[in-house]
Amino acid sequence: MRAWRAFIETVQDLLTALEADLSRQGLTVGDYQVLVHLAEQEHHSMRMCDLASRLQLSPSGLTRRLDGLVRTGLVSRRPSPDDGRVILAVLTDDGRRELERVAPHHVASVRHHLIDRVAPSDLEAMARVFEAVRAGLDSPLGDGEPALGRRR
Amino acid sequence: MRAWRAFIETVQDLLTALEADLSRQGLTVGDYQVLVHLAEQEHHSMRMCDLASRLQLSPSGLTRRLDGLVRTGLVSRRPSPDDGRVILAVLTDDGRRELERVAPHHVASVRHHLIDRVAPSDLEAMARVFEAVRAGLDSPLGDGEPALGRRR
DNA sequence: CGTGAATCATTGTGGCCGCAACGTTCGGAG
DNA sequence: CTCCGAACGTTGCGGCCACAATGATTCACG
Repeated sequence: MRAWRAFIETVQDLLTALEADLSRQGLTVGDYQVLVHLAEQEHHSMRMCDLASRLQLSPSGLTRRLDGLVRTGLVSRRPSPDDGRVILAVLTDDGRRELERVAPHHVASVRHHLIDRVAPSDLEAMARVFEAVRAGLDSPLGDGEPALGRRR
Repeated sequence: MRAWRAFIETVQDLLTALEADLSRQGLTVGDYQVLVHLAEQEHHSMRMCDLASRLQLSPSGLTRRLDGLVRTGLVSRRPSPDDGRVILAVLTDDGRRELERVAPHHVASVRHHLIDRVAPSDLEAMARVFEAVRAGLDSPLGDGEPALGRRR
């Protein structure tokens, strides 16, 4: 119970703080994540649909996020030679440089707000917690309404 | 590092899952939180500004969120007798009943997705982590480069 | 008292995102 | 080869929210 309260009351503030630190560098967290995922790819490019599912974003959401990045020249669109339906999002040289410039600030921000504040053993526990949660996230709580109870 | 990856990749899915479970009961998480905070108050009412800061919501955001709850009759607005500037958000009887109906489902959802999946000792660690993070969230990482965010 | 600063709620505006609909392209069955 | 269904990206629409401006009310201080 204590864990839940602390979690739910803090998560939003934490993410907001990270967003604020990153926007001071001129990027939103969403844009940053696009750059990170593209940079991790072999040819610095990804199919839109793959990128959308990685970012847990709807197709339309990704289209508009890319609109912004294309406008600022950090990413470009390129039709796939293999499949006429597919558009590849490609990290430009400017985009790679921008990511290399901003990344250190972001990791410093994460360290500052989260990692430096907790004991290594607690971080270990945190990793276990969220790995376990992620592993179980596909079971949607049978809405068949057995409901209540579970007071144990 | 493992902790950070697991956290950032899972948090969004976890919140989405909770949202989905609750919306199956006909409420958004936002609306639910309003009901919870009002029910915890002495006279089932709160000043708008206090409620907004508790919910970490802008004044305008709260105004519109209450619009919806007032429309469905779960909350009502009442001018404060003590201070003509203030509007009190008051939980109606319907709102109290609705909260009592939905709350068990929500706590079951939290248990299902989070609490039941982790060891008690890890939950303890998680409480420590987020309490520490919250305590330190006011120091905004004062590295060089003042302001100058990106324009819109 | 009376006046200006502060507090409070609301509204207009714009950003970000999901859903549904659409046009295009690919792949497989007949 | 043809045709139908599936996959893909985009666009119209609406919801939710933050920021700035507005109008009303209260408070502090001369």
